[in-house]
Amino acid sequence: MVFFPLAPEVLSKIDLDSTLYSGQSFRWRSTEQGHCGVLGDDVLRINLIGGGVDLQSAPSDPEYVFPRLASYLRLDDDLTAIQNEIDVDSRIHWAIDSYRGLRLLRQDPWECLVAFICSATSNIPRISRTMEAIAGAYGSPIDFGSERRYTFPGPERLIDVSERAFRELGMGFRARYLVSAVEMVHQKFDLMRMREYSYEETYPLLLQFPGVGEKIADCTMLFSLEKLRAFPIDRWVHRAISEWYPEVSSFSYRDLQNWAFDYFGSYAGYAQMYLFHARRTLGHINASAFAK
DNA sequence: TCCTCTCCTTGCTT
DNA sequence: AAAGCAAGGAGAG
Repeated sequence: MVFFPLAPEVLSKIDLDSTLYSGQSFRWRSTEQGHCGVLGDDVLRINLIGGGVDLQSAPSDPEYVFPRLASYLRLDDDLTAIQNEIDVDSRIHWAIDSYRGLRLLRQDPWECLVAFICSATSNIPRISRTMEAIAGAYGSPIDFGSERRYTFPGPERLIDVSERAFRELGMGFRARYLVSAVEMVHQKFDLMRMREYSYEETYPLLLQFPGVGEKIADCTMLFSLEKLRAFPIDRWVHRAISEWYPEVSSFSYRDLQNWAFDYFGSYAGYAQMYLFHARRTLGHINASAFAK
């Protein structure tokens, strides 16, 4: 265990409970010893304490892992500035103010794409279970104290896996989508390179994947490909919009995307996170309650 | 081009 | 306990 100090203004903007378990990432587990997850080839256990973070990791040392964790948590984002930029009305203000430490994550694009292919008409506990099943079946084991976790398998490890085998892991109708995604990424799609592409360039590439429509493309871009203007609209965000922004509630998906970019700006994706989390955890609040 | 409807799996919740 | 619901997408009409 190694302690890494963090500046108070950074620390006050990190809420691991809302960040790690809010439906952007699916392989963190909350234990009595801390938050346990897998980053690349390493298992991590992290605890936020006064003044910084305690980090355990294996097989790599915490000194090597910490910069990766910092990148994963997007500590390079100036969250205060971003929150100020998207804080354009009393409704989003209330959502932001409820979760000042809720952050976007910078995830691995492949794992993120697979997770959101799994997410179609599913729910967070089940997505977690499926992702863990894929890792358990095809990843590499890493022993960490008394527990064993698994790396998430890259496409090269899944290239010979059948649709039937994926179905047996509980993927349902999404199994054939994963078979296609494995082939496409293995053969020609360089997901990591899409980090350098623009939002407009990346969108049509992701839409070529069977089982990936606008929403899942937006999730992949926002959570792993550095497209912070991406504004995924799922049932919860749609609910939040229809209740809190009735003036645009009848817009199509594409029109809502454009509206969100115009309205919230280039960090619209952060606004989406706050709206999603607020609507999901705090429930319906009538727009009149925002009168300030 | 764009909307609407149905189907696709499964497990957790009420 | 049967029905509803869950970070949707594809295809038909």
